[in-house]
Amino acid sequence: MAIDQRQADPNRTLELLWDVQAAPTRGPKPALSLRQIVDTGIAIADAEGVAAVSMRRVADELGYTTMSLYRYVPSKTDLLELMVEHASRTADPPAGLTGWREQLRWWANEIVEVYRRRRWALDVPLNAPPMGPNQIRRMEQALRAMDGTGLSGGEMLGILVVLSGYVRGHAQLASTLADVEARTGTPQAAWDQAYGRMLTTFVNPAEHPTLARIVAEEGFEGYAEPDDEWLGDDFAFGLDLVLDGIARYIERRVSPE
Amino acid sequence: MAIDQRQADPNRTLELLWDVQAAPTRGPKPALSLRQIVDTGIAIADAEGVAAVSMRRVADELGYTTMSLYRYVPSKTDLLELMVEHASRTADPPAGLTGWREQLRWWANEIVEVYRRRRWALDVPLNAPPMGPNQIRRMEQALRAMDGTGLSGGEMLGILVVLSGYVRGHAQLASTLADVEARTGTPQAAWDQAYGRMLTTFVNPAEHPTLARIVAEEGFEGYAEPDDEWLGDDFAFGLDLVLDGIARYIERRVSPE
DNA sequence: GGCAAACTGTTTACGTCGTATAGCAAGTAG
DNA sequence: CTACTTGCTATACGACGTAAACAGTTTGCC
Repeated sequence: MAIDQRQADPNRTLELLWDVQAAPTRGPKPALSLRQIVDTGIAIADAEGVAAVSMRRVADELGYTTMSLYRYVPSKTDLLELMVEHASRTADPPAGLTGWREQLRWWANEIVEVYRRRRWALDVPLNAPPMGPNQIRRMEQALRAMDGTGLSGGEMLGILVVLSGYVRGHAQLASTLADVEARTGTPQAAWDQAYGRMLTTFVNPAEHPTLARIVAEEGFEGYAEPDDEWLGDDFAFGLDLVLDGIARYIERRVSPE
Repeated sequence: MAIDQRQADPNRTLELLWDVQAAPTRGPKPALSLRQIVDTGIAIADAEGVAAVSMRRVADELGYTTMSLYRYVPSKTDLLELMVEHASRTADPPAGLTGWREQLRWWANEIVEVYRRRRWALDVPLNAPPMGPNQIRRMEQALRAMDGTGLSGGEMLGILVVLSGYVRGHAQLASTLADVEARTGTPQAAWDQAYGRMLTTFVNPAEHPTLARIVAEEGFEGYAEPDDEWLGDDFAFGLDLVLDGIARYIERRVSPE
């Protein structure tokens, strides 16, 4: 589970995330900065995926040697965490969104979009509670969307947890399907065919009566949705379900019978 | 992104997942089996986390040398995938569940429970579409729960995607928080304190008006929920929201106005 | 102004990892 | 019986994260 077996220092993590380290008063002037290192890591991940990000690689790209990075970041794990934090900033909500529902829809769509652009972030294990500036910013955006619904702070935080879970879970599934070629080195069509073969060979009416019926009725031959590789329709559908559920909760909460 | 840079073979993956390899007709009798290798990997992961699973380690545990494993499994990536597949079998639904809602609730809870017991599975990247027997079994369970609601196959599959996303996303957040000590080597109390420090130091009414108000009103000093480390209350709350949304969809679908 | 302390970057090294490949032995098809 | 297939071992390689020592740079303090 833990990738880094040494002890992380939560205070150091906070300093790094919020960029509040005291500047040194002695010694040579640093030629690098933490931000440069993180940005370089992000650039490599954007171009080649997170597996291409090694300390050597980042150092090479910056024109320094590997161990110099450790002057700025305690470990690779910390670097990955900082990369995810910096790479996942959400935009400001557009003006004109009316009501909690539109705002939360925008918020969820924005985050899924961030993940779609930076899907490598989904492969970085989450090791510690989300407490970086962009993560807190996101929290605030969602909470602000619900401000005025009459819900308590605890209830709003609960809804935030639900939406966050749904958004991230969906993004992961979407990435798995959309990026299968990059992940496995095999064409997506081959996976689609294999899925179809699985359906015809292994799905049977005895063990899978409902699925077998659906497959037969709807003529599924694979899983791919060529015009919707990031499962946007599924996401929108699911988001509406969740928002409907929230609507119902709010109704019941502010107008109990 | 891709961990294994060679080409995966979807047909081979299917064979391995469904255990339908032709038995060899020549050569020495194998002393090992794929199932033994997978089970050993699972045992190591259960005891020490997935990072402890290396080909060497698995081979050592079995009393063989590392390279012999490659007679049975093409790569470590395949081994991890097989481990996740075998480790995440859901139970049979209990008798007496009435209605789609109770069945889907049970289903969702069962999967979260599987993740709670085998939380290392959340750290294994998903590289290919879910098509193993236990994954298909889960699909069938959810679809069967909705059979008879009047929804189309496509709609039911859509709901399956939503629930899957939510369940997995939530499990990941829960694991992040519950396992912070194991993941970082630092006591959870230290992270809780750091979170509290973050709230007091960096959350401010100018940039985070809603969050700052909530924190002030409700006296949050950290994030931990000591009696609910796996966020079961949040999960149940969110699941109800989603189920409410599904209920509404079903109503509208089978009784449109 | 000089010295000590703190800091930056480099070099070297280590242990661990996944996996390629060659070699030998076991067992079967023809 | 021979050739082929298959199972396992041994050896090796490249890659990785990171520890620790070293040399040079810069500042605080006396």
